Order: sequence, then C-alpha cells, then structure tokens
Amino acid sequence: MDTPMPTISVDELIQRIAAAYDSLPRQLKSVATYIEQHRSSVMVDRVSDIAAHCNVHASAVVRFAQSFGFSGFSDMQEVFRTAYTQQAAPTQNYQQRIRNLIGGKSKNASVADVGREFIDGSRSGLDELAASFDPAGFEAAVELLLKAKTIYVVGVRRSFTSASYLVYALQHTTKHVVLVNGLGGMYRDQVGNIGKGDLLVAITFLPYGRETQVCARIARHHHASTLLITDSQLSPLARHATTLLTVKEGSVFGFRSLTNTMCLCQALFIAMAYKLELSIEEPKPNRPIEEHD
Amino acid sequence: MDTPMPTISVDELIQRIAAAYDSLPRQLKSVATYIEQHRSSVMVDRVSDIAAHCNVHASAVVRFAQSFGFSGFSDMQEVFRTAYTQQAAPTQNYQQRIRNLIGGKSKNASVADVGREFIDGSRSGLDELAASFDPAGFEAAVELLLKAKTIYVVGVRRSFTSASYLVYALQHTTKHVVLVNGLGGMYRDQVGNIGKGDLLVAITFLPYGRETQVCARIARHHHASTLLITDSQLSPLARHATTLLTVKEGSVFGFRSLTNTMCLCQALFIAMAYKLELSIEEPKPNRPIEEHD
DNA sequence: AGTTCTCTGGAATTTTTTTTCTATTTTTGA
DNA sequence: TCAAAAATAGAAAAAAAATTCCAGAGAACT
Repeated sequence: MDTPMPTISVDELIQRIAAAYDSLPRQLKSVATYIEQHRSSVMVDRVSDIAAHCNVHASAVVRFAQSFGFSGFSDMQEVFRTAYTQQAAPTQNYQQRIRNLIGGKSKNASVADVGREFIDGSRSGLDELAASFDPAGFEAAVELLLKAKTIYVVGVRRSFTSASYLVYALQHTTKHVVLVNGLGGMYRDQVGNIGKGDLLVAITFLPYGRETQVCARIARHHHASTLLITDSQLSPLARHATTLLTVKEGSVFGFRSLTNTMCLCQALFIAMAYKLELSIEEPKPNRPIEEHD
Repeated sequence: MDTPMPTISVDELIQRIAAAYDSLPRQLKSVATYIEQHRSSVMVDRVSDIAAHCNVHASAVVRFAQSFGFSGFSDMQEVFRTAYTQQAAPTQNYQQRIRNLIGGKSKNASVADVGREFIDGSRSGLDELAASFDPAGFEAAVELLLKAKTIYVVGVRRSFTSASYLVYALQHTTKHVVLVNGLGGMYRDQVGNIGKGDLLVAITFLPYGRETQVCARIARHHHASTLLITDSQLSPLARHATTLLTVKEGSVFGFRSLTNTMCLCQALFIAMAYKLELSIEEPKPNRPIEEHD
C-alpha cells in the first residue's frame, strides 16, 4: 500500500486510477468509472450515493479508496473538495499569494513584482466577474438606463471613481446626467430635483457610505428608480433598489480593487450605446485637440 | 414559520435571505453574509465549516436554516447541492453560445451578450497589460512617487476617472496630493504652486487633452518631475516626461476600455504602499454590515 | 431597576455516514 | 472438480455530523 501524497491533484488521482483500472476487480472497476465520469460531483457525493449509482455495496466504495492508499472514502473525497474550493475562489488564492509577497517573507521582492502580482490579481478578478455575470440583471439595468429621463449617479470615496466614469460616459448620450459629488456637502440639493421617471445609479461597497444611502432614500421618496451597484445582495440599500448588480472585488492591503466595478460600468454603457445604436467613433489621430470650457 | 418550497432555486433563497436580513439577529446576519458571499461552496461546507468562518456556534447555523423554514442545515444545503448538480451540465452550452456570438457578430445579439463580450474584451486587455509590463519603468515610477514632496495628478475627460482614483488612493499615504480638476477652469492656478521636488502625474490618451499638456508645461517650467501615463511613446508629452509608462487599451465596439489604466494606477499605488510598509486595515470578513462608514 | 423576551453557547442527544468485521459467494488455477 | 485466494454483502461498530435542549447572557421595554 503506497502512502497517500499529502497533496495530490484530481488529475493525478484520475491518472492513477486509469493506470490501475485493468487490475481492479469488477465492482471497483465500476466505481472507478463512476469517479472518472463524475469527478465534478464526487465532492458532494456520499459513499452511499456512489454505491447506488454503481449498483455496488457501500463498503466497495470504501475499499476502492483504500486500494489507492487512502485511509477511507472521506480521505479520498478530500482531494476533490480542496480542488473545488480552490478553483471556486481563484481570487482568494491570489490574495494569499500577494499577501505572502507583501507580508515580508521575501523582503527581496521587487517593487515590480508587486506590480505584476497586482495585475495578475486583477486578471483573475475579471475572470470571476465573467463567471458570475448575471444576464437578466444586466439587461434590466440597461433598460433602466434607457428609460430614464435624467440619470443621477452617486458614489463616494472609492466608488467616486466609478461614478465619475459613468457620468463621463453617459454624457455621450442625449440623456441628462448629474454626478452627485457632494461638492460643498450639498448631496441633498443635488438629488433634490429627482423625480418620477428619473434614475439614480448608486455605487456603494462595504463600509457603505452614508451619503449614498441618503441619496437613495431621497430617490425612493421621490418615486425615482434606483440601479444599485454593490458587493452583496445584503447591502443595506439592496432592498429598495429597482435593480441590483453585484460585483465582487478582491483586495490587497485592505485596498479593494476597482477593476471589476469599472469594467461593469463600462459594459453597461457599451450595452446601452449598442441599444441606442449610438456610434461612438474612435477619436481620429488627426482630430484637432478641442478645448471646452 | 413558512413551509419550504419543494424546489426553490439558490437565487430565490438568496433573495429571501436578503429580504429578511435586517430583521435577523447578529449571528444569523453573519451566517447570511457568508452564504451570500460563498454560495458556490455552501454545498460542500459542513455546519462546522460555516460556523468557524463566521465565528459562530454550530447551532447558530442550524438555527439560521430553520429560520428560513428548513428542517435543518442539511435540508437547506440540499438546495445548493441540487442547483450545482443541475448546472454542471449546461456549462458546455455556454461555451458554445459564446462561440456563436463571436463567430456570428449577429445583429440580434442581446444586450447581455454585448456586456459579456465587453468583459471578455477587458480580460484580454489585461492579458496584454501583463505581457507588456515594463518592470524598469514601473520601478522608476514608484521611485518618483516615493520621492515627491507633493504629488499633483492631472487627467481630463476619459482620464479624469483614473486621475481621481489615484488621488483617492494617494491620500492614504502621508503625501500631499492635489487633484488638478480644473474646477472653474482654474487648471493653471491649481498647478501654479508646483515646484522642484514635486511630481506631476499626467494621464493622457489620444486625443491628448490640451489642459493636461498645459499642466505638464507648467510643471516642467517649475522644475518639477513628471510621471506620464499615456498610450504611446510618441505622445506629445513623452519627450519631456521624467518617466513614462505606456498603457495600451483595447477597444470593444469602438469604445476604449479603461481597465488597464485603472489597473496600472492601482498597481502603482499598491507597490508604493508596499515600499512604505503601509498597512491599511482590512475590513474584517465577518464584520457585521454597518449602516455607516 | 425590574421584567420579559430574545439571543447565545455549551453539552447532550439523535441522526447520518463511514468504516470495520466476518460469513458467504465467486473466481482462479492446478 | 476442488482447494485456495479474492471479492462481495450485510450487519455491527465507530466516527462524524447535525440537531435539540437548556441555562445563562443580553437586549428591549416599562
């Protein structure tokens, strides 16, 4: 009986199973086939589930695991579980990597390494955004934008960046757009004129800014719709939002990334422009530099 | 206590949790947050896993499930399990849909498809950013940021978003930071005090904004350094920049992305923070959601 | 401050699941 | 075909996990 590797990947395990397949007794062959075919659900299966699927007795499944050097079925299942939880949270992985890097284990990590790591992290962040993309919510959000008479956008602190982008982009449409920036503390005044048929786009993340909440309340009061972009359905504003889009951002140094939010905001605008058959021409190389004041 | 539906989707369940969230006691809130954030791993989690993650007693997790009408945790977990085993199959469909969309370029692509495509585009944009990463330039840029007495940041129109982010981030250091936003057309005045030992971060893309160029000229005149973030070495400001970082942004549907620039700005800040051994406190995973900041 | 109600956490209990044990069956090879 | 070895199935034991119970802490209300 060979010693089980402390860590072995699912693929390696499947390899070993395939290699040993011919020399297995009938029932264990059956188990082997099941596992090979259903590797993605082994992690949630119970011994009895697999046994049933294979028309085999539970103990056969345990024997199977043991014949590959595991102490029992649970031990083998662990391989599948950890594989899943790791791939389910690529961002977590990345965060640990960068934390280790920064954590000073390697004081010799160069500044450029940190930069590179960060970019990598953002990449896997976008992977997650793509994976958790919610088409229905997205379409609803675009609808709201299209129908709105005037669009108010609010976001404070971290979210201000995204808010200001959205306003910039929306100004390319014929919509009336207002950035609620609280200049001079005048949040209330800036959203004061919101009304029925208007839309408030509120962007807010964990410690959910008070100002944004106030704006949302005012919008609701004036019977305007709300498009909420936030990190969780449990966000304090979620309940009153007309439509909600969630974005998960990784963080480094407690500094949350912004890439996903920005990307989503841009996607919203692009989709809207697509619907409006707006053609945003690429700035031409020779176009004279304009000055607006 | 309402009867659990024979079949309820994960989304519906999350919705119900979100709706009830406010009325939950502290610990159950914590569990709710965990489940909402980790819905994809709930199916493999044990009661004790979740309890541990939430710093909560196992019985709280069971109570949570029961408060939503399930007989216990296992009953609730079933919802997540079945959802998973069902969606395991259609994954291939999605791949095909994407392929069709890309192949077809069809006019009847849905709004959501456009959004998805944009996200995909941003992903490959980041791939390119990673590939063309210039370690030496990056290190030099961080050096400039570290050495600067006061940091002025300027960017107009599209670039304003990135500029405002950078300022927001830099405010978490002890540096003096000024966002040159041209409020009231006062670009000149805002950079008027720049001097030797100071740094101007100029972010500019085609069609290079006149305002940014003016600021750069003033900075040079006052013997300040310049960190230029732009799209090409041939950018009009390139010649006079102390250090230059180039960022290529892809464009989807004729609209330039911003993800790369944002990502680079964030990377700069993170690297700088690393050098400063700045530790910005991480919001704690289980921290109850607060109504204020 | 006192009362009532809810929430919490530890331990006990129950249920479920895994593993071991062993008698029986099947296969293998002379 | 028979003996030896291997494989299997069921039951029983063990382990793990989930659930309940309850006493005490804490909040809310009077």
